[in-house]
Amino acid sequence: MSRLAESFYTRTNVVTIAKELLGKRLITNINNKPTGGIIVETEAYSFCERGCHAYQNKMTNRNKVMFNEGGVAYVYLCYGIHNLFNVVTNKSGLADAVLIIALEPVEGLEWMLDRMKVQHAKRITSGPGKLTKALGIDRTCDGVMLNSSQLWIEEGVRVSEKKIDASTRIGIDYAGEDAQLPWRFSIKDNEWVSK
DNA sequence: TAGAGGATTGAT
DNA sequence: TCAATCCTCTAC
Repeated sequence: MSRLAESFYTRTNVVTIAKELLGKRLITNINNKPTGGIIVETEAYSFCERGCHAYQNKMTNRNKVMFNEGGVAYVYLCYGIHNLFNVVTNKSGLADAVLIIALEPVEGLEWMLDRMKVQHAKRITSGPGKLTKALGIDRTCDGVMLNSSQLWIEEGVRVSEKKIDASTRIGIDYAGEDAQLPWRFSIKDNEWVSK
């Protein structure tokens, strides 16, 4: 399976990239535990709207990797508990990113079950905080290239435009009218999509 | 340097 | 509906 080229990430339209990431495979090999799955749900964030950490090009210690050239991971801690995994896109200095919200587990199911301390694979990767835990992603992955040996994205299944659901993003009420943008994308009728 | 709050989750 | 939990950012 071939990994995505850097040119996939450096395009300027983050919404297009968020949709095209559906069906791709996110794989990690952390602590010699290869795990991964098919991306079934994403959200787009752009520096030109208020839902984004880098709104108005505001660079902080936390979000500085978003200003890198597309193709690196942006991982940060949310609510003091959850690591959230983003794919940085666009050119250097243009801070766009795609938040990965849900996966369909494919690789290394036993490792994911072990990390989640559960017996069954039911909904173990259906949420941004859960999938990072299942894949072993934490803030040490912040800024890691998406073609590195511990973390990468490769070609998966093809998802036609007709099978993509678009909806508004959640949890960003503070973003005002930008919270109404239909920038949350998921594969229609996929059981692994978050609720 | 103190204080408020957050791109979530799971239990009640 | 709410607590867990701690890093990040802002204001002083």
